[in-house]
Amino acid sequence: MPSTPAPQPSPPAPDRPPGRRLPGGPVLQDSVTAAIAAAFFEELAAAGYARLSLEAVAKRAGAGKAAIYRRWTSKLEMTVDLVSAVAVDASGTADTGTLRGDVLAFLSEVADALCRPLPARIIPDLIAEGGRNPELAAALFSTVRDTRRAKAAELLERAVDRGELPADLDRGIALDLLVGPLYWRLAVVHTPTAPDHLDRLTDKLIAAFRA
Amino acid sequence: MPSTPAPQPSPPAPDRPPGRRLPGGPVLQDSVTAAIAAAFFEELAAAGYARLSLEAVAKRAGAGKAAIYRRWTSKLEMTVDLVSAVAVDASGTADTGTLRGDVLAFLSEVADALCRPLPARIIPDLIAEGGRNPELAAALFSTVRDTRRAKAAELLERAVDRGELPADLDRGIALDLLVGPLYWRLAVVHTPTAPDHLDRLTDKLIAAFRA
DNA sequence: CCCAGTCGAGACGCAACCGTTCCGACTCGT
DNA sequence: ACGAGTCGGAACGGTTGCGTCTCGACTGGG
Repeated sequence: MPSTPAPQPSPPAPDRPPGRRLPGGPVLQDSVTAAIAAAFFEELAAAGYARLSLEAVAKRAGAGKAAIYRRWTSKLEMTVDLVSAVAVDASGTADTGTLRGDVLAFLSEVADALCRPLPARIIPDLIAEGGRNPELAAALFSTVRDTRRAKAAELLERAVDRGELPADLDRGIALDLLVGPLYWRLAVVHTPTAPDHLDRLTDKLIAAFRA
Repeated sequence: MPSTPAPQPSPPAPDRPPGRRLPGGPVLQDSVTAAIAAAFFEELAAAGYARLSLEAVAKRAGAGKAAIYRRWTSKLEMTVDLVSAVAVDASGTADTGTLRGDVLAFLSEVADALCRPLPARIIPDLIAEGGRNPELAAALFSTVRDTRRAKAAELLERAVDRGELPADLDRGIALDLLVGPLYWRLAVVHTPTAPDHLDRLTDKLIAAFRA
């Protein structure tokens, strides 16, 4: 009596790499898990965490809901697991040898992320969600924020060691200056941005650091 | 047959100021509308726009859903109306006569807003929601963002006129520098903040403006 | 070669909201 | 004094998502 008279022969995950799967651990080996992860991020960008429906994730992934519940116990655990996985491997703060080069590289990395459509929607959404979901905030802070903030702090410390910045540099304010203005422009007010914007911003930031 | 055997005598809006009510226009005169508006912001802070339920707003306001639908046609219209109303009257950029005084006053105003619990949750949420709701974004941009950005631009222009900043100041970057670092710290990474933070930040910002 | 485990798919009961509509109580302007 | 309009409250049918459970199909390791 179901409405689908001809349930097609169930296209069987064509090639399955030998990836193991862990309940709760970061997993993205087999094709089903990869499809679920991709669908998760697309749905997260489209609907936001608050409205994210695992039903929609499963449908978009071409998977059953059971395939999701077999891997994660809740939306929160799934989010922390998947977001942390992609956030940690996307941390490549190059050491260019000069403060200006490091700052420019750092800003380019941030700008690149915030210009891609999925992160541009997901990041502000998770930040907002963290304000009302302490468990999510704590998990993402320790896996994402602290990691990236430490990377940026290293950048500053290298400049201090080189003598490019004063030893009594206010690290806290400098970190805010590094990310804040660019995040504000790209993710909050969405102002159009000139090609040499990062260059000009870099000059201003270095002047602020040295003040 | 209703479950409430004694529908209490319906406490009748004790004093009703002669406020008019407009469908779609900014309204907050009579006590029912004020109660709905207050409940709306509390629910918005607690649940976020995406999960905001008008049923919950009505219940929290001690009102019927019909009282809401009689005033606004949709959640979006209600949000734009109420948020714009409180956002425009909260724009008091004082003219202190010096760049440093103006910047400090501006930062204090931002910090004050972002430290109160309701705006601290609502603002990031609406920003994230704007990323996936173009209609909401367009409305809030024109009523809130542009207004406040113009106020900040006046602050900078006064400093240029006074000769405190160069005439070729990059206004766009300066506006990002004004708000970005403080927003980043207070609303995104939630770093603890020293009492003299705004003073120190002001010095850095002015140095950046002049670079 | 077979059996345990996963696969996609979907039905299940349950809960929350939606937007509308009706109700009886009350208030205000005239 | 009366009618128009709003009040809080609750019901309506409809939709969506939850988390669980059951199918038959498929597959890989022993």
